[in-house]
Amino acid sequence: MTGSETEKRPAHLNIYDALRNMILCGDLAPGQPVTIQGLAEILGGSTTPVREAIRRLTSQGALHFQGNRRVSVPVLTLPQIDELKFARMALEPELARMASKNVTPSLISELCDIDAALDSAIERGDVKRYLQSNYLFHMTLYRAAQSDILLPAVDSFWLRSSPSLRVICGRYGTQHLPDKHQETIAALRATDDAAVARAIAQDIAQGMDNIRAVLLDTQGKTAPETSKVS
Amino acid sequence: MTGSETEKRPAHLNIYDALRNMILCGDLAPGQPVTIQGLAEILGGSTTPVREAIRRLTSQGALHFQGNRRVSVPVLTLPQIDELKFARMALEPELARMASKNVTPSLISELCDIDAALDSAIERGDVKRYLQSNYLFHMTLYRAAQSDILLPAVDSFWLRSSPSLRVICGRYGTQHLPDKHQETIAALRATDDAAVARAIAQDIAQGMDNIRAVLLDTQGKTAPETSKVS
DNA sequence: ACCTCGCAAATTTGATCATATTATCTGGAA
DNA sequence: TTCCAGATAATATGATCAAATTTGCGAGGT
Repeated sequence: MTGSETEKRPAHLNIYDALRNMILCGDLAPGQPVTIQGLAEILGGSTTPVREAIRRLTSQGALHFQGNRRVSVPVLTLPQIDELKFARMALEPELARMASKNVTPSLISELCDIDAALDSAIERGDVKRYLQSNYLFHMTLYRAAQSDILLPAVDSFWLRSSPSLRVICGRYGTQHLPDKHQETIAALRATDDAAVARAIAQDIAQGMDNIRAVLLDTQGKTAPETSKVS
Repeated sequence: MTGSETEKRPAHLNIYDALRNMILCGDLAPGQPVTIQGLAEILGGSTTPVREAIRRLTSQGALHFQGNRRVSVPVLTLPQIDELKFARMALEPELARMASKNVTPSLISELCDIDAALDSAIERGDVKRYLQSNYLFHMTLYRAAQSDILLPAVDSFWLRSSPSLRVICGRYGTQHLPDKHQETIAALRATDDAAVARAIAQDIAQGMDNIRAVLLDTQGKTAPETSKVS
């Protein structure tokens, strides 16, 4: 039931998912230009579906439409980081609280598995897998809230933060990446809504403060490498 | 310089703006199907730019992609209204607070003009102009916050609420539509951040509670009329 | 005799592609 | 430095294919 029928869906959806994953995994560096024809070459297919995928991501803030007709991966500024922290702190704990109302044993065990994979990725220094697992942990929890409004908004915030997160992990390694996942799971087991929300809030604060500190540190250094996508 | 050069921009941007305005003005009823070819006919041009505009709006929640490949204007449920209220209450007052830091006399006079137009629209029972002015009032204020993160998120919430708002105004008229715009302007004049945020919060609460009450009232009645777009 | 249900043809609509057009960027020469 | 030409990539269109809905017809039941 959870399989990935990749062949019976419109191409623009598959391309959207692929591009999305690339962004979430940090495969695209901040500032890197994204070309329609380049992606069409890589992912196979014509320009029209790629166009649609890029428009969607652009509307979500995952890509930036420069005044001319170029598209690139956005580079976060310090005020934007602060806004992201505020917005995430405002919405995600509530989403977690709503989710904890619908918690099931299978959800908890799923979260445990994801967190185990996350810790393993940290041990191995596998940044990509770490980012994937971290995203998956939060989204698996939030999905249980069955929210059609808050979840897309929060998703947009994650898409915006991911490229910068990747840069930071790549620069400083995965050693100093504490999280509040165990606290979250414990609170879920105790069916303590408020505690779940608190744990998530702390997790967010920790992560965003981390980004902020590193951005402050690296500000004014050399421009980020704009490795070609092709 | 501030004119509307409608001819020197890509077509998909113009179509996006047009569709967006139709949604914000309530020209599209909740549940109404939106066809690519139909829009291409109406707005002139080919299907590809329309496609892109629809993808963008879909990602913002302004349109709903049904499992098949049809797109329609979303119908809000009660839990979704509650989520929208929560999300707006969480973000918009902060946006207003940030904006009030950058307030200028010309901004205040602009807001006064908009509010005058709004009151005039209420008097005349001009629902469309009322919706436009109300949106413009909030967005003109929020834009002063110079926020790239919060503003798009909030914009998405407005796009989601507008179709339902229109239905309610159309059903119950524009008489009983109180707002806190005067209080907001007064607080801006006094450069009282907290008061601005409070006024906006009250404005939102009032509006969303209104929608909620009407939705509760009309629930279970006949399905909303799906008037043709052409 | 009339109504309802279901299946199949027909029409509408969406998806993808190849291509022509246009705008932007790049390099070099005046 | 400024300007012009070539290159590169985005935009937009129409055609073609595929999928879904709607329409219409006939059989079976009331």
